[in-house]
Amino acid sequence: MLDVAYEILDAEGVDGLTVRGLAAKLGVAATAIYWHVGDKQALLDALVDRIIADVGEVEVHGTDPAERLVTIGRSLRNNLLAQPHLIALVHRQGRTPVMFLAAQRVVAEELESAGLRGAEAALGVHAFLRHVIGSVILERTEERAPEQRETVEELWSREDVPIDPELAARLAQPVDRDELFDFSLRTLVDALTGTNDSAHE
Amino acid sequence: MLDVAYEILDAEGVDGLTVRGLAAKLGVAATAIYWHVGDKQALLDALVDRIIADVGEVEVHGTDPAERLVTIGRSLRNNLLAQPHLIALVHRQGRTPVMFLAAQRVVAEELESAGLRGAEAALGVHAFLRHVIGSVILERTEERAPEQRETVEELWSREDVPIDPELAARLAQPVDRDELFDFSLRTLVDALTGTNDSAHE
DNA sequence: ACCTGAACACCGTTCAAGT
DNA sequence: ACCTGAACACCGTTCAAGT
Repeated sequence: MLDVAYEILDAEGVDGLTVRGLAAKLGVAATAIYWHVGDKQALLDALVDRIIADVGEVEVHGTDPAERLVTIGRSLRNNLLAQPHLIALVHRQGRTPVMFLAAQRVVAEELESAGLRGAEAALGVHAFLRHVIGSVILERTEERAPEQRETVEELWSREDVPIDPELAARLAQPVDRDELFDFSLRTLVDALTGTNDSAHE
Repeated sequence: MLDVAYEILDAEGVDGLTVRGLAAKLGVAATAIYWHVGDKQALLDALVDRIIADVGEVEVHGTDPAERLVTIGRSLRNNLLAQPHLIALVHRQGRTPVMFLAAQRVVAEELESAGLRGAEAALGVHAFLRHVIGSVILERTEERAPEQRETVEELWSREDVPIDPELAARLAQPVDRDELFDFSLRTLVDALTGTNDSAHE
């Protein structure tokens, strides 16, 4: 039954998953759901638990800690982007922070082998995860948003823009999301681990 | 009429704002709404436009670009945190990215006076805003989430934790959100602007 | 031009009643 | 123990009809 709910959610999104629809697909009266799982709230909670277990696994590659952290970030991002409807539900349920937990440990290990300790390391762990997950959630909303291109272009093509024309031109265009994610992840990781090569062009 | 909708939203949250409820508060039939604004979708869009205008204003203080960027980030965060229901709606409507626009210009100026140009500056602008807004959105969900303290503590108090006990202890506790925001913002800004003093303890 | 009432197709949920 | 049907209180939305 949770399987069927999972299917509907993945295919039709959060709003497409209704108690009545689920019951229909199960060939059962709507009220039968209540006997098994309780509330719709309870249903969603059970689903979220399952999703978080699926999405928590991360891959780690590379030799030095900075490189390994970058691959962790990319892996997390890929997991999250792969199932947009699922993470939308997790976020709607206010359980996004729990998605951190699975990855916290592995991030902590890497920051430690980069030499961080105690309070600084703890802040680093949270900063890393918050940046990754926050970025991905924003990416997701960007994808499903009505592209407001006109507004942006208008903003940057006015005469009185006080900045470098090349910068203005670039800001008037859509950003390459992969490139941006890599850039900001790298910047943050380098800063956290103290790696100070600027050789990532 | 938008004023009343705004009030309801701010007081009761996204789910509390219904066409029928709004009509009742206006002393009018529910169907009258449709003549004036159209869909509920249209109603929400109009509300979002208004919210974005309110929240877009940022304050800038400080002398060097890094310091000024930090104050911009804090100011944005305060705006967003001040009206949780409103930003929840903006995010639900998929318009979160539009909240960037107002601040983009001022961030661009600061990065430019920090010496960044062209592609690097553009990436910097996006990285900065994505970090700030993503972080705040996650903070918000954390606040309204069911505190899963047990799970976290259990995770870090197990025997086989391979990391520094002090770090483990800190991760087992809730993080100070103000401190975390400042830390990560500062880290990112310093990295972006090339400021390399580690004198922010 | 502006508003109403009735009506429709949906929700989630409860509860007595059936097997 | 498991499921059904009827019923309730809600939604958003349409449309003919009123002034």
